[in-house]
Amino acid sequence: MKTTIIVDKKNDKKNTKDESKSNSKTNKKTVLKDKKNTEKKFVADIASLLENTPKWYTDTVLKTELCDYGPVKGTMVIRPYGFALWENIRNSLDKILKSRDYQNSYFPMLIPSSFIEKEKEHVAGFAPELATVTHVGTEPLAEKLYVRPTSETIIGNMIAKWLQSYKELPMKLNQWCNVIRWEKTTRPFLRTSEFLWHEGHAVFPDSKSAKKNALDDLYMYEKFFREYLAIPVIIGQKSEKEKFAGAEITYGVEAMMKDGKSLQLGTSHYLGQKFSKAFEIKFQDDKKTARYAYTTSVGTSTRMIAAIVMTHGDDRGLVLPPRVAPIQVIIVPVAQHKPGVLNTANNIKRTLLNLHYRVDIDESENMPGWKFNQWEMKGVPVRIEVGPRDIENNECQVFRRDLLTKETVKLNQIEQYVTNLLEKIQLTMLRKATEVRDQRTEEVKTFTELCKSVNAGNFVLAPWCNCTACEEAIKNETNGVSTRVAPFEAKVVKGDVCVKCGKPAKVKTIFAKAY
RNA sequence: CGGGGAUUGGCGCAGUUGGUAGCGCGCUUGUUUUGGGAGCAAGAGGCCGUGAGUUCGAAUCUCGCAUCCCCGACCA
Repeated sequence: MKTTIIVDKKNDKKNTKDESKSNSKTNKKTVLKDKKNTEKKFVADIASLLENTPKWYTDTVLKTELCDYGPVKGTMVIRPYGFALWENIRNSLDKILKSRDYQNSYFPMLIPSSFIEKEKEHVAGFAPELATVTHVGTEPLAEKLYVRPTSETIIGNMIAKWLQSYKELPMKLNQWCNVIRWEKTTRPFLRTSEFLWHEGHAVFPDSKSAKKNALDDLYMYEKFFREYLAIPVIIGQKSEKEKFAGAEITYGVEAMMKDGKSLQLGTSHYLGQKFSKAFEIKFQDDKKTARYAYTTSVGTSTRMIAAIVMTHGDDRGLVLPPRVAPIQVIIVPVAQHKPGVLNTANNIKRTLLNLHYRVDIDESENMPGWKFNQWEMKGVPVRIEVGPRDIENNECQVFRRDLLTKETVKLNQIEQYVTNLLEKIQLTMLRKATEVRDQRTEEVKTFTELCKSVNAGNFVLAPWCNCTACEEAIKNETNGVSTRVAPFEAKVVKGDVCVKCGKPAKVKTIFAKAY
């Protein structure tokens, strides 16, 4: 696309000097020819990642059939390939949540408006983006209903009804569901009006154990993103301005996308007694005293898919981490009508299926080269090519998506080779992403340095006075740079002053532009 | 919500001063092919985003609306 525009410009210039109709017609023909040639260079037929990241992103998620637009503004259809990816992510995280004693359950999507309005900060934060049900048929409802933007209120309401004794604590519930937040700017997976997520809600008898749970959930995310999605994240505390509406403390998980922008991948909140007081979540302690409980909540969404796309992707399209890839190994038969080719391909498939890998054979009538490009665009970690020449030598060609390299492997060694390779790819992807993040994270002392570094596409760690005024001033003067998280390990030392106001610094925080 | 751009077979696009639509890719059938996007031959496929208006006549002109993209504002 990009090159087409350039070609057009060239021809426009020519045309202004020589405007005869016949010339413009011949030029149009050459434009078409040029277009065909240049588009072949963009193997996956998508925009260049570095030149135009936003266009690259939407091209990629649409062309790889992860999703499509829904008919209503801001909505998205998750297509089978995208949903298979989501299911793998969800199933892995679900096991981890269960190992942390979260029990799955399901609460209604419709929430009485009075519930949301019970917690002042909560309603103030969410009101502008609530979808509201006011009628059934033509009859107005006595009380309008909100489509859940999150479920603290309705779960709080129900737990208040169930909870009696301290012996029932901690109580930890999780649900996988959809929520609606009517955002003004939307992009597939990154921010959609409706999205899928999990939300964990936990209740504790005291502040200390609730705070510990909020932190443990945060570390759980850090480990999950690192080990399963190969995404190195930065964890820490959110500022007052950025914290969840109704939370005492919000911890966040931030990941660096390929263009240097930050993506909030999940949050864990210590809610203190705000919701327990709003919803009368009380229990009787061992001294027969009724006490308000302390609660936490934690959530992450289909945005994880956006993070995978923009952390690992390249100009050929997706690069999916083996642990969650819908297809881990794609087998491409070459000259598949020749005797023995499909047999060998099927033998390889069976061997790998026995090891419980997700493996498929592309038996379509397309040319091998077309299949190579297709599966590279779709981000399949490993491709095995097998043709008559290989069969003669009892071998096959194994291609790895992350490094774009190909090796010859003996057929009888394929199990071991693929097992090792999938593990290697997972680790290499994490290592590469970590290197990028570390290279592009810079510590600065002054506002000038901060601006320069952020504009170069970096995460910037800077000392800050922790006041909202400075935070907003920085945002206004820098075209949208915001605080992301204050990493726990970044300690303020004596003499550190706020990058904005010069007063003594209270925290060191990551500043970046965010999605 | 403000500014700009877009919407024409599945996809990408062309369509001149208004006269009822074309191209490339893809698709179907046949055939030869198959180691980095195959060739030939014959076909199918369009309420020109949507609703009004102007006109003898609208893909084309005017206005509204919807959706998408970019930049802001807003935003766990």
